[in-house]
Amino acid sequence: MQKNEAVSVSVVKRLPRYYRFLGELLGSGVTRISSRELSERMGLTASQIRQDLNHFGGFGQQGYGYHVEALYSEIGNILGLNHGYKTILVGVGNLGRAIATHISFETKGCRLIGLFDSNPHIIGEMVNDIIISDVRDLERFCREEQPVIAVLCIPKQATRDITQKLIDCGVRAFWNFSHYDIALGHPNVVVENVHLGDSLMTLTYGVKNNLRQTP
Amino acid sequence: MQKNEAVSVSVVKRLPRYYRFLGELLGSGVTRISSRELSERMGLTASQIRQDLNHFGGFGQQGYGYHVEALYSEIGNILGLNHGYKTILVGVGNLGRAIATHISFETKGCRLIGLFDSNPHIIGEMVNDIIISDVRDLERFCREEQPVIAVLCIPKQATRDITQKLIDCGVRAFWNFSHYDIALGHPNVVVENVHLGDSLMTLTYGVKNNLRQTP
DNA sequence: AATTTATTGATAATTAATTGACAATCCGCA
DNA sequence: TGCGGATTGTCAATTAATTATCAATAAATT
Repeated sequence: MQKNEAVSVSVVKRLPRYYRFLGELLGSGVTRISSRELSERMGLTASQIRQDLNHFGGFGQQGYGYHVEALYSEIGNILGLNHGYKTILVGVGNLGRAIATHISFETKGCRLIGLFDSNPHIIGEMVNDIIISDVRDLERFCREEQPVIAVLCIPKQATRDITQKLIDCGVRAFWNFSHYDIALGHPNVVVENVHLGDSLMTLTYGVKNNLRQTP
Repeated sequence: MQKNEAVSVSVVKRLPRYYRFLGELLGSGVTRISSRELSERMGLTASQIRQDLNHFGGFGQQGYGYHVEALYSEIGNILGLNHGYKTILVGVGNLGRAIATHISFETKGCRLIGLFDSNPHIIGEMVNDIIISDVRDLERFCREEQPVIAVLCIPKQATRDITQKLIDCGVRAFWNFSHYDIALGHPNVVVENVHLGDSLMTLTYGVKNNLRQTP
């Protein structure tokens, strides 16, 4: 790491996308790439790519470009994808179930170790090799297993309470799909709010106004 | 609408969040609110809220603030939530099914009118009152029904082809959940890429570096 | 009705993000 | 081994986004 100023959110949000594109290049046998060529593929400027990467270190070489495999692995490390953070998911409804089965937690630095719901009809069921536990066991489980990340796929009304409970048990990060912004009041916690509804409304605005969105 | 300069993406992306908060206020019986109070609830500056809203019109009144119901409805109109754009969903796997059942399309300006998949085991099944059709009927359906928006919950490899097909049939907007960036090459199309994997990696980065993310 | 208070809308100032430019330097080749 | 072409890393310039300020004005109060 080169500079120790805080890296801006805008830069961090682009890292996964770099990682994804580099992964594809790697898969198709490309071993080196210049910032210019990558910029064309990704729809960015070459300058931005070089600027972004140099927040973390000088990974390229003049006259050559970037070694795809090395850069891919560097970005993976920067993102922390090798950590396997213990992760639980609360709320195994339609969406929770889909997240549990569809997302590759392992390749994103997470390890899914527990599923929780309040619905007695599904407690005990297996989803993706993990048994659905009663949400009443949530706190005991957390004190024993000390998960770091919680995925919340629960109704809006339940979110505040569950969040507070989990924080009290030591959970430090939330991937929140509920219609509620986890935010203020919980300063020492990492939150990524995924508001699918907001995303769809943005699309609707785009349709109405004939715009193109940026990724 | 006051100014006719293009409104920036940053502003548009905040509109759904305003809409959500105003909806909650409305639900809890609040009839008026000042930019300052709303800013405190939302974790923004009052200045930003006033600035954002004034891109679309002067909805407030000096010495009073904003009438919650009126502003809620204004933002709904700005977003186009009353249009009921015809929408189809392609790929009724775990995630597609969850989206189809979990998202309230109606309240986001969309009307879900078709589900498509290639898996013969699920074709014919009903999901949320809509029958799953064979993806081979996709083009005929689109020429007949002229959907405007397509939700894509399909594998990466299939995305490019399906997208092109749909564009050829007149689909103008994509809500894309596949691991692929619909973007370049399709300039006259509105795209909202939802990369859940990217979002989780961003969270992992936050955990590793003990950051707080912004919404 | 006049006065005070609150709060907007608009503009200016500031800060942040992106893009451009170029010297430094590394690769590839003769 | 030295030379030419390519491409980085860095810094400066530019553009975009956010925040602060304040006159204008409407509501509330006296």
